[in-house]
Amino acid sequence: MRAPYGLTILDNCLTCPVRSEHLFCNLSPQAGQRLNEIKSTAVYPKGAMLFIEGQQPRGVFVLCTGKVKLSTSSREGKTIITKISDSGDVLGLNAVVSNRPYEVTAEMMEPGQGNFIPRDSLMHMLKDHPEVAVRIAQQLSRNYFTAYEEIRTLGLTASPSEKFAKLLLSWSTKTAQSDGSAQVKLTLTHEEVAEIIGTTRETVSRLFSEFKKKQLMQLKGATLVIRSRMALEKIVQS
Amino acid sequence: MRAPYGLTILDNCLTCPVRSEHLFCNLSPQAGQRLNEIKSTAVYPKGAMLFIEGQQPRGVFVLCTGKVKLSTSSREGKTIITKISDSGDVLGLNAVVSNRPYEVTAEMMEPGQGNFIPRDSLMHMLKDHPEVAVRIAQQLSRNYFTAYEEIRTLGLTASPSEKFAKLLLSWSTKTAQSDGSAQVKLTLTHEEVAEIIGTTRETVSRLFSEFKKKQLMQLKGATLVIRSRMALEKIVQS
DNA sequence: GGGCGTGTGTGATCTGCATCACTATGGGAC
DNA sequence: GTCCCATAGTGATGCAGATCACACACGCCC
Repeated sequence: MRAPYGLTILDNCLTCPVRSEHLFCNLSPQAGQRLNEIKSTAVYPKGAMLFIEGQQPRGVFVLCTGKVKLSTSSREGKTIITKISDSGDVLGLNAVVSNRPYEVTAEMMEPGQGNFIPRDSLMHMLKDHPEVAVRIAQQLSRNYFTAYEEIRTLGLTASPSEKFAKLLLSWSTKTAQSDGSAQVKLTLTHEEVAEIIGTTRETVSRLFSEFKKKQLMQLKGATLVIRSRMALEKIVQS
Repeated sequence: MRAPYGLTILDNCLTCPVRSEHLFCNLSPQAGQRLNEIKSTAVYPKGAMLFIEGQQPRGVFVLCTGKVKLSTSSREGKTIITKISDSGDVLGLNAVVSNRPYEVTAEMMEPGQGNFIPRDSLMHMLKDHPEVAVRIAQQLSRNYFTAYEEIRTLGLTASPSEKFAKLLLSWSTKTAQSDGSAQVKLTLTHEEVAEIIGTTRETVSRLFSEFKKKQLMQLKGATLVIRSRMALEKIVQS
């Protein structure tokens, strides 16, 4: 099999290494088999748009490898990034289930592989396999919680520095050490960070300086080193 | 049957006048019957809390009559109102399906009746009746869209006046006349409006004056009269 | 009637952040 | 190497809206 962009291709969902607690994992053998039949796999370059806000839903994308930026924009061109998805995430599920236009734009931030499941096939499968319907309901309610977190952050968190601290904390949960330190590979530009926390590029730049001066973090090349998550938590306190 | 708070009691979901396109309506006869068996009805006074943010989910509430304020607060006491629900709405569904704590507080704004469905009963029913699982998934994805609207408003809409105009538009959709005018009964305090659009009481007060001066609306007692929805839409433009 | 509590109107001030306008840096193409 | 473009740092300015501080209006209870 061709492997464009230097990627290794995963061609069978039943043996996929990303399999774990995700939406379509650990289904009954029949459902798993059915899923494997209706999905088609593809590799996308950096910058590829899986779908665009406002389009009619064609189907869902299960991300196997790579990172995807989910964003929404106003008519005047202001953009907010609502989520950075990575492997295992299911994209476009809400639009597909409710048959409303995609509510966000999904753009590959690096080359990666995705499985596409057409809307019709999914909805049919859903009728034949009640277990999948329950799974999807659970996935949707998880999505809803994430959205609510976002609402709380946008509506209740006052200052950019609080939101920035919150972001650093969320980045560092996976790599956190027992002493509260953490290291994260920084792959976003200041502009993108600004679109996540809802501020301007300049303010993010100043936040980086400020947090470095306050010893909350330091930068070693592209690696963000966080001294103490506790200190960040004190800034957040919401 | 006793009718506290001067309310008429609805005691049978199968003959309920609110029945329409809502979540638990137009189910198969068996599912409808089952639903009617597991639900219990209750009447709540103004100010009653159906559930509180952070509590473990006990079950869902189907609102028959009355209005419910859904809100979330930060530790420092800042509150935002995320939705005002009325009859037919299903409350607490997300928490129940994902078995996570309620993400909002639900408070009766006026006396009203609600049906309660315990979590266990609902989850069992969901396994026996796949149609209900699909319905719930669709309801959840609708909720998700509403949440996303909120995110867009909070994240992309800059000024309080835009958000206020947006709010007036949403209030007046149901009563809108063909000439673009509308009348709405105003039941919220300035403080509550402030908690919806994420600003302060004083700013809301000034917005009322400003919009009245600009002939965008006027106040006749507790009735809000909107001259032209078009004019409001020009303010929003996002 | 007086007193109290909740809601409202509106001025005066203060400040955090957007905005504008630069310069600086750094990596890739050639 | 040089050029260029995307990204990043930082000062100066302005302003919208939060905050503070009142005064007033209304309903309700005794």
